[in-house]
Amino acid sequence: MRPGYTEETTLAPAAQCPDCKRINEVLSRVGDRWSVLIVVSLSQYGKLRFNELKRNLGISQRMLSLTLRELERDGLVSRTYFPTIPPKVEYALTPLGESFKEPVKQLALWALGNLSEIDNARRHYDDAQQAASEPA
Amino acid sequence: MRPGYTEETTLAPAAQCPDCKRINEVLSRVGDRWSVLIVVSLSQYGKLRFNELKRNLGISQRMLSLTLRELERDGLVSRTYFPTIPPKVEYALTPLGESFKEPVKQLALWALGNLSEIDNARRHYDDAQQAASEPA
DNA sequence: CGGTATCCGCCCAGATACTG
DNA sequence: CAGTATCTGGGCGGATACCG
Repeated sequence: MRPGYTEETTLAPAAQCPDCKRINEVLSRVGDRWSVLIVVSLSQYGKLRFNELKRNLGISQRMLSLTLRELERDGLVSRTYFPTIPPKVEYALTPLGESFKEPVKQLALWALGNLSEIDNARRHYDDAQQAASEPA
Repeated sequence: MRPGYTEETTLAPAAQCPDCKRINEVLSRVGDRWSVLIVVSLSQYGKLRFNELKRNLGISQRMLSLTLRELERDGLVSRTYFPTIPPKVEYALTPLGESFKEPVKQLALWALGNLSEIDNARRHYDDAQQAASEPA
């Protein structure tokens, strides 16, 4: 569970079905913007150095550092440090990270295959809203 | 970085690979905490009323309203209003929403199947950190 | 019941500066 | 190169109050 998660205030924990809770748990962890992009990048390139990731993703140093640490902590990404001068660090997917590629790929394929339909639905919705607010 | 690329302080859009950008786009939209839980709930129960969703998910009225509107706008969820007294509104998945169930299910299965491994990795990582900071 | 409007705290994430 | 530390504000999301 990431820091931002609201650990119940006055509301019920998260969901009646325990599965929903756990699904949400893992999605909160690995489903955020940068985690997915990092996994996708690493799955494409195999190994990447810190600044290679930074350049590829257009991510700030801070978020890259934080997200990589979290991914390493969760066992999805491995970190290999070479004490050369200058230093060199390589990030790669662990077997667990590799196993995550497939579900992500499914999601990505769905996304790519349905984005246009989503865009259409959105235009349609916006037009309807527009028409409703401009009855003149 | 391409030669002509201006070293602007604001970051590059999101990613060098256009696919990453779109993947991120759709994940930003439907990958958030509440959207996924709503889709999962609707896929389990078929149709749900506003307050049924609210109770099931432990979501605030505001976020439920906002998220449902966004899902409806994106064509994933249908909204049916019954002008009875008291009013009644039913939410359900559209065909597009139904098609989203499968990728989500894959992700959920991966999550459920690997959560314990993630927890193990995390404990291992935390222990190592603890040992490193307590050399006494 | 099914929302909308408003206020507000708190976290996320970018910018910047500094270190090994 | 590969980070860490600190500041800051913008936005997400909960609480509350109020309408149809």
